[in-house]
Amino acid sequence: MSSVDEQVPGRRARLRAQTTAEIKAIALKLMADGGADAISLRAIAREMGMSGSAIYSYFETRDALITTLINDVYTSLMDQVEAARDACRPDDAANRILAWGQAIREWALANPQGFRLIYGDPVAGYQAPEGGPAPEAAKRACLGLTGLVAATWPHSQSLQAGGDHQWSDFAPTLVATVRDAFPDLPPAALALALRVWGRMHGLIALETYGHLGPQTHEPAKLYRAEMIDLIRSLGLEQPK
Amino acid sequence: MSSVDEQVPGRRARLRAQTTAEIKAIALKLMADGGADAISLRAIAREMGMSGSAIYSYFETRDALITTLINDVYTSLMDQVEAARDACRPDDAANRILAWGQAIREWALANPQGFRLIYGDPVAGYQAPEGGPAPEAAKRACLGLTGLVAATWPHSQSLQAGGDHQWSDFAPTLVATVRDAFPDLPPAALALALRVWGRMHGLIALETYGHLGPQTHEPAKLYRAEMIDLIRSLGLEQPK
DNA sequence: CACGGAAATTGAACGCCGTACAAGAAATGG
DNA sequence: CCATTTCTTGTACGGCGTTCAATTTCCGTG
Repeated sequence: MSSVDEQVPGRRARLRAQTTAEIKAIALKLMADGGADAISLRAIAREMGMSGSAIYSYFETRDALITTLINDVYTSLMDQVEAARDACRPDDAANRILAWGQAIREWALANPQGFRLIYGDPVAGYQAPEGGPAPEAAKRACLGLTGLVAATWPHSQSLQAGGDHQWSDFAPTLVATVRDAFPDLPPAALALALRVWGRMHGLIALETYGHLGPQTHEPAKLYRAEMIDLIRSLGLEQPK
Repeated sequence: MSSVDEQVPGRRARLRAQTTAEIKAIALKLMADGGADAISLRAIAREMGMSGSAIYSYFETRDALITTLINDVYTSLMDQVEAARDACRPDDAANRILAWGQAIREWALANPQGFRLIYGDPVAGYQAPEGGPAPEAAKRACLGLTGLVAATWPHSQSLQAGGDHQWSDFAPTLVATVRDAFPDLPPAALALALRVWGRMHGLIALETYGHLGPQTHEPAKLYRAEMIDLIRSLGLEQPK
């Protein structure tokens, strides 16, 4: 109650960080049941027992909160996906790809609203801030996939019907990162990585948004078949 | 100004249909710039010069209007896609698939908000009515793709790493429609059709929602490469 | 310990929204 | 011409994001 305590990092700042965390936690809870549109500053404040306008000390606007959430959620997704990949031996390219793909789907099924938050329409007229945090996580996803593809290169190149891709086709910062991590990889590999991304995204998005349910009862089987085919199209032996 | 006029179909009903059409037209305009969330019944009424509550004579609720719009837009998309497909000779399976895929992407780029309306989160807590009209259009999409795949069958079967799909894996009505149109097609072909759907959907969804833009400047090239590879994975000669 | 100022919080207000409902206007059919 | 159906309006409620002046709470310092 007195003395100096460990006020080193500032007691006020700590309380502030705690409140910020609570706001985000409640926002995520509201989103989990009710979707991103259910994230209302007033509802959060009500749940926390504070006044509606108090939130504005912590987030300048609702979109700022959404932006932060997107960053957090996207980061947690990537953490999980990378962990799944790293649970496979580094030289087991096929299973690393399969693990990556399955991890995304499992995460999406467990956090459908989170998936929609990241990859869908976050909310009414929401505009992602230029060069903001979300692109950073997306780049991480893209780079991770590039790594998976790089492990199959140039073996997979011959199997692909590639266009004539140039480095200038891609964002400079992404190119820099990729060339730094994989110096000898040609631009076609980056294009292939993006296509792999799209291939994983397609069925998951359809399923998450409820377009697959009315057609099939076995989306898992379908997705697995797609992943197996994807792996084979990269010239790898069948996993498992 | 007088006489009996052609009141055969009911003058009242005609006016009503006209007003309904105007509401939908304005709703689409609001959606085109501002997204689905910009569709507000009050704004529509304002634009039409009528009172806010008047709309409720034409649509019981906002979600009812959205549902109708989804149906209309989805139908127009399918019309366009099927037209693009039918512009190719029936025996030119490769170009029919390519045309189908390109038509979806071009439509999505021309009507991004329409794409989001169909395949994304339509709006705050919107719940698609069970067995409603949207599933019908989705079934049409799925059936169209099945036809494209059927044209490559059983040639494409041997190239696929298929799971062991049963008819019972799919929705009964879809199965009935498919077996009626293609009596000798096995369930694996239907699974392949859904996978093709997902493969087309993936890159388009990423691009439409702005996740591809930060990575590449050439999404068209990327998508085309994916379609070419998809066609080759079905065992067809390269188109064009 | 007291006090001045900064940080955090409040409450009221504005203009949106979807929706409901009773009252009024308009058009129809007998 | 009138009765009935159909359509439209005005008003109201609660919820939303956001702003702003007023207020409370807390901290470092004299």
